[in-house]
Amino acid sequence: MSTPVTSASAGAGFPAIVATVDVVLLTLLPDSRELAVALLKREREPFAGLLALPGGFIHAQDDLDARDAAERTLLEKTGIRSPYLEQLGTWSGVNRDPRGWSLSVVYFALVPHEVIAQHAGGDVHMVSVDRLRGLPFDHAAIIEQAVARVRSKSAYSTLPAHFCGEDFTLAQLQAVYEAVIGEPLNKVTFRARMAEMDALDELEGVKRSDGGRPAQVYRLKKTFRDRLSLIDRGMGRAL
Amino acid sequence: MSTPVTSASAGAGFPAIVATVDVVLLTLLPDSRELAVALLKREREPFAGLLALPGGFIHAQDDLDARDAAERTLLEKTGIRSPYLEQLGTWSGVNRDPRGWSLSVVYFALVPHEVIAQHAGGDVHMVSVDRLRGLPFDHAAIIEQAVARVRSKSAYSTLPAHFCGEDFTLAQLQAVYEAVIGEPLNKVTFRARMAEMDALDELEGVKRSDGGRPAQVYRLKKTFRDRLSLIDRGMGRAL
DNA sequence: CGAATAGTGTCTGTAAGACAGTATCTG
DNA sequence: CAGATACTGTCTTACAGACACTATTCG
Repeated sequence: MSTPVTSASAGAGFPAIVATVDVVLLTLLPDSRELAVALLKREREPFAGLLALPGGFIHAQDDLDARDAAERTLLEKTGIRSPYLEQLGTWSGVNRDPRGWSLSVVYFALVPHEVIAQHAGGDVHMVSVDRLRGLPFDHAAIIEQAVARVRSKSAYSTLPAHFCGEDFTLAQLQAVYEAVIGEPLNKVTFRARMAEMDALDELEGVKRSDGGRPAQVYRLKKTFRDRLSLIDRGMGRAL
Repeated sequence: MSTPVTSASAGAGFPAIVATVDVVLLTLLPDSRELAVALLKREREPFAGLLALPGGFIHAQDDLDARDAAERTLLEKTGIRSPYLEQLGTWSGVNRDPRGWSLSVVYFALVPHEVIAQHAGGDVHMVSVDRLRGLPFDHAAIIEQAVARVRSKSAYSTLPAHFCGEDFTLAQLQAVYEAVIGEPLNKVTFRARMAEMDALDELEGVKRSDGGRPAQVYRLKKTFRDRLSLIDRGMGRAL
C-alpha cells in the first residue's frame, strides 16, 4: 500500500506523491493509412516485457514543468522531438499501478511517419490503434482517449497536417484528413476550409506531380507548427 | 528551491512531488447574468489574504484519485457538491509557486446560483470572471482557460443546463445559453438543437407561467447529470 | 377582451455537396 | 495526342435564421 511521504524540501507535513509523464506518440502508417501509436517494451517490473507507452518520472530538479518532462522523456525513450505536443489529461489513483497510488500527466504528439523511420530507435514499436491488446496499467484507456481527441479535433483544425511531411499538396493533405476522420471529404469544401483556416503557406513555383498535372505544394505556416488553427463556426451556427 | 523527495513507500530512488487539486467553481449571477467564479481568502502564506481558487493537497492515503481529492476539497472548502465535475488540465512547474516546484490538477464545476446561496459558507466569494484582479499563483490563467472551455463547449452541448435549477422552461434555458455564450440565439434553432441532443425530460402536465401562457417544464435527464450530451455535427458537415 | 408569453409554420438567403467541365502536366 | 491528375464553375438541395402567426393563460 502507498503511504504518504513527507517532502524534505517544501517543509514538513506536505504529502508527496510519485508523479510521471506518459506520451502518446501517434502517426499514420504509410501503407494502410491507419493511426498507430508508439510503444516500448518494458524493461522492469511491473509488467516487464509488455509493450507500453513511453513514460518516466518527473524530476523537479531538472524539468521546468511537466511538459518539459514529457519532451525529455519522449526524446530519451524514442529519439523523437515533436513540435506539436498537447496535454491530454492526468490519470491518477490507487488502482492504476500495482505498486500503489500514482499520478501521470499524459501528453500526445503527432509526427509524420518519416520522422519515426529516421529518428526512432529500433525498440520503438508502431502498433495500429485498432490492434492493441494486453496493454499494462490504464494505457489502453489513455490511448483510446488520445485517439478520440485527435479524431474529433481533426474535423475543425489543422491537427492532421502534423502527420504530413514538411511539404505536401492539397490532395495529399486531404487524404490524410480522410484517413484520420475515417470518411471521404468533399474536395471543394475541403479546400474552402483550408483557405478559411489560413494556416498554409503556398510554396511559390513549387509543384509536385503524381502522374498528371503537377499540384501546388504547401507547407504549414510557422505559427501553426506547435499550435492549431481552428475553424471558426461562430456560435450562431453551432446553436 | 525544491529538491527531490524520496518516497518512503514506493521504494527508494523514486522522485516525489507535492501535488494539489484546485477547483474552478462557476455559476451565473442571477441579476447580471454574468459568469462568476468561487474564490476563498487565503489564510496562510504565501499570498495570505488574497482571494484564490479553493484547493488542497492530494492525500494518497485518503483520496482514491485526483478527482476524489477535488470533490473532497470542494466540499470541505465551500460546502458544495457538484454533480458535474470535469478535469480542466494540469498546471505544473517551478515558477508557479514561490515555494518551488508544484503540480496542480485542476477541475471545474458548474452549479446553479441557488446551490451556492444555500450551501456555500460565508467565506465563499463569487466574483465575476470579467472583474478578476490580483489573483495569486497562475490562478488567473487557470480561470481564463476554464471560462474559455465552458464558453466553447456550451455551443454544442448540454453544459449550460448545469447552471439552471433542477426544473426549467426552454425560455429560461435559452436565456442561460445566451448569457454563457454571450450572444442571442434563434428560438427555433435552439429548440431544434435541444430536441436533437435528446437530453431533457418533459415533466408531463407541469407548466410554469411568467405572466403569459404557461410553458412546459423540463429537467435534465439523469444520464446527463454528470456528463454531457453533445451535438453530432457528423464529420461531413465539419470539414 | 387585452396583454403577455409559449410554441410553430412559412419564407428566404446562404452554404454545402455532387457533378462535370476546364487546365496543365507526362509519356 | 492520350491519359492522368489539378483545379474551378455551376446547379441542386438542405438547413439556419428572420418573421409572423396561432395558442394559451392571467388580470
